[in-house]
Amino acid sequence: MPRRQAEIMDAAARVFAAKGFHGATTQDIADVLGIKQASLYHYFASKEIALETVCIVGASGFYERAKIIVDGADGARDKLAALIRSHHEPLADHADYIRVFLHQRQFLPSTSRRKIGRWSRGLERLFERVISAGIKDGTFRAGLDPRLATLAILGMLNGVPAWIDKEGRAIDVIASGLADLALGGLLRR
Amino acid sequence: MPRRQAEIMDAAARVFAAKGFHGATTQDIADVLGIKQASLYHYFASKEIALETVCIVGASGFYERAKIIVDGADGARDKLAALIRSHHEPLADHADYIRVFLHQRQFLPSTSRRKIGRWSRGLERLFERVISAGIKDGTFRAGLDPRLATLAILGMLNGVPAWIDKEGRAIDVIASGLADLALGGLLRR
DNA sequence: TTGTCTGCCTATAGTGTTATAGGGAACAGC
DNA sequence: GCTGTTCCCTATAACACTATAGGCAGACAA
Repeated sequence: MPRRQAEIMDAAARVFAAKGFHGATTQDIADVLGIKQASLYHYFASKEIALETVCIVGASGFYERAKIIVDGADGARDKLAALIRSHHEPLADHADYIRVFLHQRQFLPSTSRRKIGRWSRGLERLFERVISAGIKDGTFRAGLDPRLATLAILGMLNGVPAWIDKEGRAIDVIASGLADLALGGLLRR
Repeated sequence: MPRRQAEIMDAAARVFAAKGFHGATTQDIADVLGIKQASLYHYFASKEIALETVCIVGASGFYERAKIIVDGADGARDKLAALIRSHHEPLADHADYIRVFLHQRQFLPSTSRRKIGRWSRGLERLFERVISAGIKDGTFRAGLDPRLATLAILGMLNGVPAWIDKEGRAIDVIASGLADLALGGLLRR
């Protein structure tokens, strides 16, 4: 992606994250960049396509990183901890893209929405697989519902972008803390 | 609230939840009810005020129920489990109101947004207080970050409305499962 | 010098959306 | 039979937003 176009997309991501896709106007995006509204259309064909571009950037990488972890040689405990940690990595440099992906992708046209939805479900399956394996080999508690545990953990993780900027904690402190909580829970052992 | 107005608000909540505040039009709401767009303005003065009404309904009750639990005589473990369970109660009868509260309240005018924001922060403090007390009395692990644990648990809980309709699990099964996960984690003891 | 590309501009058509104004019909209570 | 209330209607003003058309200036290459 050409440098200038990346700047345009940064502005779009920022505005979409702050105001939502429908609440954001192309004028808002242009204002961030200091250019005229119509000038944006040299960089994207429509507002909807801008959203698609932002969402794809926001979603990309999660599945690939997770796949490498799951295919590795670690045990279920280390794999799950690594999955949770790696889920935080993209927050460092493009948090807005991820926020847009999480909450605005529902407004994509159905074709691209479905494509991106497949990545999400793929990621869920990776978590679920690790948890199921951990139950089977005795690392995790018997009687757990792997699907429910997956949704619980991903819910916890996907909530992070909403508060990370307000709480004064470094990303890797949060990542480690959440991995520890998911594995060990609150109760004293 | 008069019966008919409650029906209007149900429709508004449904449409706001499905399309977002800015993505929803007053025409969409009227279509759900089978009346004309302009007729809605007998029931609310503006779309923004309709959002405020829906958000207040969606937010109400959480803090009050939590306060009763926290003020009770149980130990930290039972209090936290009860907090998590009680967080699911309103999902049974007005899930759409809660979805709107969770994701659309950011579009409220600042006065009402701040009022509703105070309820949220109040709820967070109740969770945090229980967790801190539990650490102090040895129920929960030493070294936990109570604030981080609160945000993790609330993130997990606030993710539920997004998937509850798609996964075929009863609400109280979910509520118990999540309380168990938060307390015990995944690892075998 | 001519052509091409990038980056931006002005102007505006076309459309969708909110909200207001001013009714009308049915029904209840007196 | 009069009055008020509830529920809904038509019509439209006023405005905001997306996207297109067509152009201009500077950089750079042939």
